[in-house]
Amino acid sequence: METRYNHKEIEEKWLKNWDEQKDFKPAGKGPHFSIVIPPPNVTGALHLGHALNNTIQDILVRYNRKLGKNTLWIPGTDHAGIATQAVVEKRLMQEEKKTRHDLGREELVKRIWKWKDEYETRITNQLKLIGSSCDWDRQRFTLDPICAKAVRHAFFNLFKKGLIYRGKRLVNWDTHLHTAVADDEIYHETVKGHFWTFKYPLADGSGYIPVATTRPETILGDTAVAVHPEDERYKKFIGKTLLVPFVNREIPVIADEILVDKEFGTGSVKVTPAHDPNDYTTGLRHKLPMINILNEDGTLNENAGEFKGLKGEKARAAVVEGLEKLDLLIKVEDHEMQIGKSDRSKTVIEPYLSDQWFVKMDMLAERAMQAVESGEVKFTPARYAKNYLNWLGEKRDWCISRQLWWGHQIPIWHLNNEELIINNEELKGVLDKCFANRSDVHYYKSENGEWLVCSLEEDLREDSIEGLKLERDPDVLDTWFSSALWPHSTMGWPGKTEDLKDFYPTSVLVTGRDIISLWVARMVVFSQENMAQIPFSDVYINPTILDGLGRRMSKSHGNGVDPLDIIEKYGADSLRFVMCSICTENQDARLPVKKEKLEDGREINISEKFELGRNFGNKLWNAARFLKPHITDMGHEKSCKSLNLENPDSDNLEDKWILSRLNTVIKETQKALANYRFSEYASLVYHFVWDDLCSRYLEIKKGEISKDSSALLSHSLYTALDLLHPIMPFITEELNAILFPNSQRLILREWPSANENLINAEIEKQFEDIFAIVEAVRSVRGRYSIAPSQKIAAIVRSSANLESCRNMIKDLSGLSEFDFGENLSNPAFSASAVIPSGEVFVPLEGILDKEKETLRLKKEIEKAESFIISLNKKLSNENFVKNAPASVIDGERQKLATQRDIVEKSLAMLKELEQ
RNA sequence: GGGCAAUUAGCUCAGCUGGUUCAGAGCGUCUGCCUUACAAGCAGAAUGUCAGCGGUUCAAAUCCGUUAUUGCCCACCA
Repeated sequence: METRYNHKEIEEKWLKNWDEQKDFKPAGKGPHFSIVIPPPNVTGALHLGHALNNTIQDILVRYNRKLGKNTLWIPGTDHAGIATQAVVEKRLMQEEKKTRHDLGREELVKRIWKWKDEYETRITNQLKLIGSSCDWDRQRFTLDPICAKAVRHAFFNLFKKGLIYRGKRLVNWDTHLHTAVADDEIYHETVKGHFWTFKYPLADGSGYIPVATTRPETILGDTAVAVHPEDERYKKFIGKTLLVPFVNREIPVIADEILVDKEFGTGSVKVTPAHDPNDYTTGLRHKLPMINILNEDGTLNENAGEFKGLKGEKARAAVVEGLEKLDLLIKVEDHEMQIGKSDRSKTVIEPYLSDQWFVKMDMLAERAMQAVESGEVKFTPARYAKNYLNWLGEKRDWCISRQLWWGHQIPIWHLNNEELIINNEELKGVLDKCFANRSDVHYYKSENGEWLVCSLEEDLREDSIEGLKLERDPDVLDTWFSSALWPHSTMGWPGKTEDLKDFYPTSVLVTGRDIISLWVARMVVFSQENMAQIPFSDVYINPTILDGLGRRMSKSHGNGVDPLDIIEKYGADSLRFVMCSICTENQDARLPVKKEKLEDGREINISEKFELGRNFGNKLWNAARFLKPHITDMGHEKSCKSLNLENPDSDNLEDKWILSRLNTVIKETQKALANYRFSEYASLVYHFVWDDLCSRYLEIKKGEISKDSSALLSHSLYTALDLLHPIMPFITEELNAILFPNSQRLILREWPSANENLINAEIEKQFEDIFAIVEAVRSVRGRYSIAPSQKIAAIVRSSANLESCRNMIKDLSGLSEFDFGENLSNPAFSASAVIPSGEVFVPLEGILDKEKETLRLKKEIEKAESFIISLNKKLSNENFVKNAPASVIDGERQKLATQRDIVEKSLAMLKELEQ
């Protein structure tokens, strides 16, 4: 074995081995444990945030596989509708100076599939190299035929139930991508704008109402001006008629106390129902006409009269200029305001009236809320349940249509009846006749009188109805629609598949907090609707990874770090170990990153943080390297028998101690994992291996390794490899193969169980007390800079019989002589220390620095005395003695006695020194 | 505006059921070591008004209130 652990070949070797042996396939005899991956978007490659998310999932999967459960992890990717189309369109523009319209729908979609193939391959490769033990044969894509079938079924069922409807609504319109986008696909930017106040002339020419606006161009779409009913200034105008400048439309002055705040601006509001959310609801309240003044690309349309064709800032400037010319402008003020921009195209979002598809959420949301309120679905950390409930509580209908080309096309066909071939009223009869025997077709008349036909079949043909043309709705579904079905669509729903029977519902969902509402909530909704059960019982929300500046690591920020960079430099196990350590209850984890140039000229991202994992792996590697010649691989069973673990006959304190430590760690590890306390899990194993096993037990035994101690050492390491395998699968599997070649591979080997009989707090304390002697001597050594190679003598005054620990103390402290006894007198010129079991003296004639020792002792005394004061204060407090539990009081008394002992003995030492 | 967090060593962060096993870890710093597994290591050491203020309690880093600063989510003002 080499002195350093070299990850590259070993990772490759085990990836191949596990794959060949089909270890990632479910094969356990126990109950099922299943996870579906949060499918990464195919917009780009994975970053460290994904590495964290998938490391946690893999830890859970590997742990449960070792517990013997029938374990399945389904991988896959998401088509990420608008995001992917935007990325591909952007590249198309950069590289070929073409828009999607130059290509056409079919060709663009073809290009996006190519992009998808490329990135899906990259993502899959990244996941594999991290060590993700997914069943790769079950890999899904949200747009593949299996998922598409689920989408059509889900849509059809909801349509049939009347839970999906079509209507003209005000939506967020992306004028660049020509599509509706969801509220959560918008970000807000604060910009410096203006606040224009102008005169709204009365139709009879008798005056005007002053009105203020930040968007003067929308005047062209005004259909009313609203004032507060109680506003003395404007009361008299209510019911009068105004004239819209430029277009000379007559509009009413209305009273509306919801829209108007008397105190704000001029106290009067122009109402543009087709281009502002508040005005829209006002328009509905007052049954105002809604005039759309925009084209899909954001330019003003024919309703804008002379301004037709202008867009954005230009349109605004032209309208302002026009107002000025008409002498209607009163004043212009600077005004800071928030504008919505599209996440994907970075262009200004326009509120826009258009026909869209919606899911009615009230009943569905209510049911999904109950699942969490009742505890059926449990969040960890628990606080995130609030996030989920708050959002669902709004019960807003979900706009599921997008005017894109990349996605699941809505399974709806419109009847083209423009030429009124048939009287609209007679259409129902025609449809009934045509689809009478079709349970896979459903239709209804929408609120605007149009007949909509929904089909489960993929290819409802254009000529299905004689004499009438069917046209498929060009819209696609919001990407979250297919994501919402992910847990059951991946398993083959609506089929009644074996997978659904064996693995549904899934065990836990591991995801980030940013998509609790977008995704987690909707999965619960759709699982309840389609499967009549919850999709998972546990939701673990992993922390968000931030860069060194505290910004969220993400593809769109461009600050994402490729996990393969980290793997290249530190190894996959190091990456995983640090990811696991990072997962505390906190919501963020900061990860300072820097660039490094490799020998081959490539520049990669690294972070010192990962040295923790690399160093730990190396430590483990070297411990194994040292033990290798001493280990006789008799197999775990025999090894345990030879140790007689049920009733160890060894009298050695350190042997009992390491067994107690080992079993404590097994127990606590199990507990940490059951509670999703990943950081604690990593820390437990780390400190057991490094501190207990290497720094102490191994150091004690290394002088002479007997048959017994080698069995115990190998047993400890053997078990530690099991405990560590879910976090660091590669190095542990390799070491297991090197040290225990006759043993089963770790990936499938049974998880160790704790033997409570071997856990002994008393032994652990005894060991610590004795180890304090070693530490006291080492401390003296450090204080006087005595090299480890220079042997010294030490004397311990203690009533304890230290005979059995003589060698251990001598070896670990580098002693040439060691005496102990109850009545030993302390040697002259010695450095000394008080320990729980007595006093330690190190004779240092010639080099003892009295001042140094005095100072140290005084400091020690000072510390103990201040402690004594606080203990006395506490113990003399009547209320404390009366109220505190007896065990706490006893503990405090014990502490007081110990501290007094320290002071007493230290004072004696001080006196001795001064002589 | 509503909600959720964070503030602990120079840095990154633990600290769950309140009690000196609780004031910690890793990195960094200082001292001494190539001690026959590991210098990616070993041994020793230094470093803190637990953000401020108030409260509850016999007892507060921990519970409550409040202020400040920071971050995130949701909703948004013509």
